Amino acid sequence: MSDTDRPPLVAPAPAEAAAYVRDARERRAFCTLLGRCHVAYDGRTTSHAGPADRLVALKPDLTLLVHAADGPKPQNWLAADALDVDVADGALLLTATRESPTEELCVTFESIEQAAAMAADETDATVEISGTEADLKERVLADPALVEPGFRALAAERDTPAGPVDVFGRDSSGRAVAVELKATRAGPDAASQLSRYVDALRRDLHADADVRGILVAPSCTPRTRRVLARDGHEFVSLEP
Amino acid sequence: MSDTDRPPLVAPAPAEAAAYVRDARERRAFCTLLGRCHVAYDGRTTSHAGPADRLVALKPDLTLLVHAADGPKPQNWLAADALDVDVADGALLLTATRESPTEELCVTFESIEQAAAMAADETDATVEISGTEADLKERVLADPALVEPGFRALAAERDTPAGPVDVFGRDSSGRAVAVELKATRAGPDAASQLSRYVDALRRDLHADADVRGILVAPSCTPRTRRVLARDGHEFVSLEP
DNA sequence: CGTGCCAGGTGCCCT
DNA sequence: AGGGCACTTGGCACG
Repeated sequence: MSDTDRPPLVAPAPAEAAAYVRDARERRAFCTLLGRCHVAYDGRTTSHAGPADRLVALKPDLTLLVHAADGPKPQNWLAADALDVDVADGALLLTATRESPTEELCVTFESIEQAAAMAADETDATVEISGTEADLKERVLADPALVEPGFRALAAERDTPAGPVDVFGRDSSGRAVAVELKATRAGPDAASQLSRYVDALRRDLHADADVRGILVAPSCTPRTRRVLARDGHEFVSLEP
Repeated sequence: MSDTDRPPLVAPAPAEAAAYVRDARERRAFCTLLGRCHVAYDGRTTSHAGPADRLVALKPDLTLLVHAADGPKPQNWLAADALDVDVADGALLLTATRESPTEELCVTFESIEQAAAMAADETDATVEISGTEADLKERVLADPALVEPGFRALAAERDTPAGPVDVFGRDSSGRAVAVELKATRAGPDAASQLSRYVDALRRDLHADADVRGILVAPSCTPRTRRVLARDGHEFVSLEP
């Protein structure tokens, strides 16, 4: 534990917990509160959640998260720009607010089981992600033959009236090819998108331009196959 | 603190932390770990994040969350169906896995500052949300005149070849009206959606059917206004 | 700031 | 499971 850290609390009184949270906020520390609380949010919508055991987390950047026992998403959250910590009616009250848009998240603790905190170091915590659509694009541009033998990639994000085509190129016989990329299993929307691009390119290039459409993704759903077939387009299986 | 709760830990040895996490998991407790860790995810994509101070939360339903100091979203997460807790090379190792799709999230702690836990009660923690699109729809159906005087709502989610229209009705002079609802500030996509519905209804009803389109939302962006005007549709400001 | 689009989107409901 | 769509979507890039 670093010099400035504070030991965790067990079943603190509201005032003690309030001081703990204020201290954590000043030190730009992570702070977690485990206890029974109810929650009110007012902003883009309005919500209320009755008393239950929850995990409330305060991040150094004033993000406040309220987690119930189930599910990966918080029940409520707020990227706040101000936090009030008060004791009212013998309860700890966290009021996080934000302007533009105006939002308020208020957590009222009936009881707190445990509180913990840790000052965050300045280490870069960046996540490196691979296997995204951007990676798939790189892969296709680096080795266009992965799409099909003889394919030449001429442009990425080529603009059309219908929006940018992921990859534009020509096949071994010189026909224009629009490639739509998806990093995960593709749905019908990807096939529709491809059709829009192909149509736009046909108009864009020449009235009678022959443009092929290829959907490149690890896999696609059955209905997507049908849409592709209907529009005369193709599917190529490729992992990012 | 309930009988079964365990006191929080301060700078525990890996083995002690491992026992704490395993115990929390068995009791279906919330568990939070504050410390320095690195993270690896493999599943829909692949990601890696180097050592940094993070907040790791384990929920009773085996959801594992990894939060860095910034932002409301976790850096990594997994709604797991199995969790391995091990000590390897003097480090606590959390390995959460899931099948279908196959995913794995692995958190390795170099050091742990604090650990806390709380068994979750069975209280219903449901959030009541209002101000959603569903609420706006209720409001319009209950009082159609809010859209405009004399408007009659005839159907919600009326099917068209272009998808379901939020509200379908007729105005005071008997003309068909398609209403598209948005609970928040509407963007151009909402106007496009409305146009698709109106076009579909014109074909659906009669070749020469006169169909009006109205976008109902608290507000809309400038470009959205332009799209509406171009297509001859209208905007009505209404809060959910 | 508005617009467009990806995301490990998630969640809900329906077929 | 697939399909469609809302969501306090969040996030980034770009005009």
